[in-house]
Amino acid sequence: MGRSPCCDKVGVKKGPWTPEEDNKLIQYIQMNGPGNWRTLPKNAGLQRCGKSCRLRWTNYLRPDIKRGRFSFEEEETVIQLHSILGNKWSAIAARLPGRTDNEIKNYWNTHIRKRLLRMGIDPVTHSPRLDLLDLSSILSSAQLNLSNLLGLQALVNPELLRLASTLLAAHQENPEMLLQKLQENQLLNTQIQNQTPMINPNNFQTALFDQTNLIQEMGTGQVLTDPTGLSCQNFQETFQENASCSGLNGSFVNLPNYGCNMSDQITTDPSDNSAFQSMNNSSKNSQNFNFDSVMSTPMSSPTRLNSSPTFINGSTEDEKESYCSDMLKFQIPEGLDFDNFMM
DNA sequence: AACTAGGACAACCGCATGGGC
DNA sequence: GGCCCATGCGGTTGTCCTAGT
Repeated sequence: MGRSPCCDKVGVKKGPWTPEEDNKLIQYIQMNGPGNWRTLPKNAGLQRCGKSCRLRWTNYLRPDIKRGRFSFEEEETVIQLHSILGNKWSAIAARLPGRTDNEIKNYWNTHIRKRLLRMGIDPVTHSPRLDLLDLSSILSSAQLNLSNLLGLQALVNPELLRLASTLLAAHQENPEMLLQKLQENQLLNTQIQNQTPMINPNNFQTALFDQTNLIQEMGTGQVLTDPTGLSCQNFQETFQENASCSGLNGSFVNLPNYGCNMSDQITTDPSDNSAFQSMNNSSKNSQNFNFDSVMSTPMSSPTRLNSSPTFINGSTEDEKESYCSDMLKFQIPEGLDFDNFMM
């Protein structure tokens, strides 16, 4: 016996809801509650199927829904949760008060996903992806010089930028070898996938909270309570659930890093250029063109610029882009010898 | 001003799941 | 245990809007 349709297709209206229909639905639910969704349309005098009514109510008309643009904090939370939960939009929505799974899903597909791709990050695995960058066009550009490369850093993952600088240095020394190395790109991607940071789940809640909390502090200047809404108990459940879904036995889980460690991004002392030294040393080491060493060295430590932008709900896309770009900017000490850096 | 392409988002569709009988 | 039903969920589609030409 086949599955019965959720509603009688004949005489059922589809498409966008009119204000009159919205009012009918709101008034009915306010007076009677949703009750049985299947019988609701008839009782409320709507030419809609119950499923459509439920969707309209839960995704749009519900009074506790927060409309408008996602705040920076919400966006970061979505990214973090997505890295843990994957496309479980309802689970993500449960930790973002006022946001629906549909809204989060749409926002992910239209905004966050594209931004991650621009930054050279695989939106599915949350890992750096070389093949998402058009390195060939970068390297063949007319102005193949350091200033151009630095101009790119706002768009790409720092780790990939470092690799690109390595490629550039090699290109200047031996163009043929570069081509050969580029052909190893595919192999390299596999290595990247396998070398994303691993943390023990016992510390994962702390790590997650620390990262998000740091963002909160940077954005608002105040320390907040757990912004993810994940209680320890909830987190344990979430982790167990995710581990079982993904076939993990609960020993380790990948934590997205986006090429930098949040705790390394904040430098209150402008004279502290240790992070840059790390990058500098790494670049020096990469002179040997050892791809393994390039990819296995700890993520370079981009230093947060001193400005502390304040984000509020409804911050513009440009502001978010700008902030994300700032997060990836290296603090370049005065008096830096670029020639020495590139060697 | 007209047309087109792409973005954003609301809504739909089909499958999965859980509970009641 | 099996069937049916209501609901939840995630992927996809449709429509509107806007920027660009």
